[in-house]
Amino acid sequence: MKNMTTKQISQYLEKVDIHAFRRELITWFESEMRDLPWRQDQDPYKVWVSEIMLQQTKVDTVIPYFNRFMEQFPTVHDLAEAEEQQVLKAWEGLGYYSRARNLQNAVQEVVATYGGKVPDNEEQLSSLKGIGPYTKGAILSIAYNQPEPAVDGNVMRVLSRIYFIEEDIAKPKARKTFEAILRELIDPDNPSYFNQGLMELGALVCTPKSPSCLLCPVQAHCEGFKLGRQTELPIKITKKKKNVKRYWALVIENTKGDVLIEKRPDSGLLANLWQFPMMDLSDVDPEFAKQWIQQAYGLSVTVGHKLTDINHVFSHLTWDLEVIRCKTDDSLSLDPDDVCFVSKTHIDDYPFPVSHQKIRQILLNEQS
DNA sequence: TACGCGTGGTC
DNA sequence: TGACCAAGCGT
Repeated sequence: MKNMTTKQISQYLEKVDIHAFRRELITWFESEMRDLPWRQDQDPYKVWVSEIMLQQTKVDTVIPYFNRFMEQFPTVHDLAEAEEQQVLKAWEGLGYYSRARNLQNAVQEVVATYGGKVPDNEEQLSSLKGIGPYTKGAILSIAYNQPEPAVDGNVMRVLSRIYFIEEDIAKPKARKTFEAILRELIDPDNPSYFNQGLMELGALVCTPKSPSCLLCPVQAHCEGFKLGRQTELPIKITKKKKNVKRYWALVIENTKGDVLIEKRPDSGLLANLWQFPMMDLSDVDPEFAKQWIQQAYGLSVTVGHKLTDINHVFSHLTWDLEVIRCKTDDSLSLDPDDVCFVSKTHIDDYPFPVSHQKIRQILLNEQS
């Protein structure tokens, strides 16, 4: 209920030799840092794109996406001018797709308002879609070498162990505590390597389970290790079990062998991605599927057999899909920007969520 | 503040 | 195998 006081911050800070900590962390980072594509230079655009992709996403997953993205959109101008569908296609499979749409929106803002130069100050960066406190600090410190904190999950884990901080890091206000500490602890001579070093340490050594304390360059400064209680930290209270939603996913094939796909709504889950029609089984009894399809798409169909079951787990819910094959002799009279029949040779041009990629793959396998 | 928002790897 | 986890942000 009350904020961390200056005095409490001071009590944490007294626990470590700040100058030794900085030196040992940065020396370790210089010798151990991974050779990653976004570390080739300090291009603020590359730093920005990499930080967005890395949100809640592992380095190994990001690398191929980052490389393809930079080939396709080498500068802010290329990304600003691209079709949104093209950007989503480049993001396909990476998840959290609003990151891609917000990134493009922000890049367009940078081109329109700042002449294509990525801002180097808090106010302007913060106003851009998709740039929150962490990403702002990461860009300022890594691209512009400014002494700004960049508090992510790694940093909270590492510092909670170093200082034995028992705050619940799941709570938004915990970030403030770590930022306050970092404003004192960050190395003003090399904020870039300091911040990256802290994150790299969290990724390689000070890992969530079984951290490699014996290899840790700052073990001597770690309260958690001294107490033998490093694995108790950080404290992170989660809960909330997932809902399960059941659907029929419809593979509706016309006489040409093309299949019906539709664009999802422009907000919410998987916004603006494409999918096979989804019939919500909590709304529609399978017995009335034919009528529902007629109503929704204006198509008269024969309902065929089940192709497969797909169980897809999201961060916050689960989909149970029954994939049902249908046939129709009708053609479509709806807006082709939202729903269309597509040939199996062109279906791959559309961005699909992973759950529906599985259906797409089944159809493509049938082809060959 | 709490929750919605993806995916793949790990144990 | 299901729960947990990973370089967060928008609302």
